[in-house]
Amino acid sequence: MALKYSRQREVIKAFLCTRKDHPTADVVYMNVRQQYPNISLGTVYRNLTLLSETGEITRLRVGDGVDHFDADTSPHNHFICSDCGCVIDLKMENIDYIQTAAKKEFGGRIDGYCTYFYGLCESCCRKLQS
Amino acid sequence: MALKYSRQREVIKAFLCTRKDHPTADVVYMNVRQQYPNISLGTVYRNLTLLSETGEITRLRVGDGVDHFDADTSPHNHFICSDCGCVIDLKMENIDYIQTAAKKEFGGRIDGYCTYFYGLCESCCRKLQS
DNA sequence: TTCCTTGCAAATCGTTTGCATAATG
DNA sequence: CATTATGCAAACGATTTGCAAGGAA
Repeated sequence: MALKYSRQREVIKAFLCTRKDHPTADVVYMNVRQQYPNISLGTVYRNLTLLSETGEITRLRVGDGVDHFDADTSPHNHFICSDCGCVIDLKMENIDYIQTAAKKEFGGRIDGYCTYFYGLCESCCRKLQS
Repeated sequence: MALKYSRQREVIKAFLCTRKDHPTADVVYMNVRQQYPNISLGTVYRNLTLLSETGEITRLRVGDGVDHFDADTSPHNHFICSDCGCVIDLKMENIDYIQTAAKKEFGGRIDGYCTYFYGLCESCCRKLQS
């Protein structure tokens, strides 16, 4: 299963790199179709899966029933707005210590963790006040 | 929308209380059907949703694409085995401090968080060694 | 030429919903 | 009686897959 070049994959990756809002497969599809009118949704899914398997992008399952994709593969945490559903990168101190904490009384092997914070994003907060 | 008694709901809740492995809706359905042969999957879903809305149970979206349900509503963290997919309660110190950490540089409002640890559970670890 | 990738459509999976009927308060 | 809950089946949305044709190595 050696990877072969594909223009579609390149365009998908390139598009994802321009975004920091963790788009869904469908959003990727809608946008990529502007430059590549007859790309199919299946191809988008196949490539997003492929790219996340090779580690070039990250698949985020934030719990809203739709997968989100992130071209920023550096370790960081996410925030999901309970109101508008947006997914935001969280700038915060490193919390890897929680993994050490989890290991203490656990019999198996812990390889990683993922944390999602939720609440109201800045703009939904403002909307609520007015 | 006042809640009315329903035997089905009672049986579903009772079953969930006997389990500590966070079954999916389908597993609940399969089991409850033993005592209640003509209950429908739709009813199971409706009641699981209802129970989680009233806070009697918790719906867990662990990222495997299927919802899991937990009758233990006390705050605790979960571990998901990357191999067998089992969902286990994690006994560990309180890590609520990460929420404080997240708030520091965030402009919106953070109401909560959820953390999933992943790796290999104890029995999958053993399988790997042999 | 080999075999990976595509577009398309159909299939799958988990979950929700509409509807007529049954049960609860 | 008013209203909520049920069983059933159909509908749904997100994602995957089979297949024949196209493109890369």
